[in-house]
Amino acid sequence: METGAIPVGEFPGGFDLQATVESGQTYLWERADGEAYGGNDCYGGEAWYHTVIDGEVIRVRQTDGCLEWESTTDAVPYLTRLFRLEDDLDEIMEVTPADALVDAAYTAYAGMRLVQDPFFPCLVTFICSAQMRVRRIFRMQRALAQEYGDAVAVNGETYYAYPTPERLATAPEAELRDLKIGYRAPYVKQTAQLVASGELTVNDIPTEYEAARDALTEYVGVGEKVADCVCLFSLGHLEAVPLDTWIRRAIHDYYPDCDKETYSATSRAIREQFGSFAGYAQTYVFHYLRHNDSVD
DNA sequence: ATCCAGGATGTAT
DNA sequence: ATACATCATGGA
Repeated sequence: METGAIPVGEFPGGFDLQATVESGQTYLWERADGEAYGGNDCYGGEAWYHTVIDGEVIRVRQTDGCLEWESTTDAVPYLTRLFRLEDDLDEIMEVTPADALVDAAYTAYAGMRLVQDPFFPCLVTFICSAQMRVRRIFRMQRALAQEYGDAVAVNGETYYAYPTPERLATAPEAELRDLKIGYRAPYVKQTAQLVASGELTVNDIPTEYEAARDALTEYVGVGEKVADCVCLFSLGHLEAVPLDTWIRRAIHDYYPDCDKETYSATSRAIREQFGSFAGYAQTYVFHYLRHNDSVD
C-alpha cells in the first residue's frame, strides 16, 4: 500500500471529509467502523473510509488539516477529482447569495465539498434512492457491491468494487429483489442493460446541463430529480438543484417565489436566484435540514 | 396501525 | 401536459 497526506487545510475553504461522504450525495464510501451513516451524530471525526475505483482500493481519514490516505495506487489524482479538492469554496460561497438558511448551512458544515462520483455507480445509487431513507440507500449499495462487485483483497481485508453494468444487466430480477431493492429492481436491471449494450452510455449524454438532464431520463427509473442528482454528483453540473422532498419543503417555506407548478420551472427559478453554483447551496441545505431533523 | 422516505412509471383524462 | 394509483421495505 502506498500512503500519503494531502494538506487540505491549505485549500480555499478547507475540507470536511465526514460531511462530504456522509451527507447523502455519495453512497460509494464505506466507513470502516460500521454503520453510522445519515445519523445525527456519528462520532466519526477521524474515522477511516474506503472505496474501490478502477480496481484500486483507496482508504482515507482526516486528521488535523490533513487528508491521510493509503491505497493500492497513487490516490492523489483520484481524491482530487472525487472530492473536488480544486473547487474554491471561498469563491463559491462569495458568489452564491447567502440568506439566513444557506449561511447557517455553510457555517455548520464548512469544508464540505461536492463529490464527483463515477457515472454508472452514481446513476444506479440514485435510481435506488427513490422513496428511500439515506441510511437504507447506503445499505442497498453495500449489499449490491458484496453480491455483484469484484472482490479486491488487500492486507487480509476484502473490499468490493461497485458492480459493473454487465454484471447488473445479467442479474436475475428476483435476486436483486432479494437484496431489498424492492420495486427498483427492474429499473436497475434495465438501466444496466442500456449501458452494457452500448445503447445509451455516458458518451451519449450531452454536455449542456438541461440537455443532459433530459437525456438522462431515458434511463429506466430516472426522472427529473434523479437526473439532477447525476448531473450534480457525477457530471459536474454545479448549477443542478435536485428537487427532493426536503428541498421542495425548503423552497415552499423560504423561497415561495420560486415555488412553481412544474419541476423544470421551479428548477429554473431557484437557479436564477442562486446562480451557477446553486447545487452547492442545495447540498449544504439538504444536509443541514436533514441532519438537524435527525430522522435517520 | 398508519404514514412516510433524496420518486418514477403506467394509465386515464 | 396533468392527475392518480401503484410500486417494496423498514422505521417511527
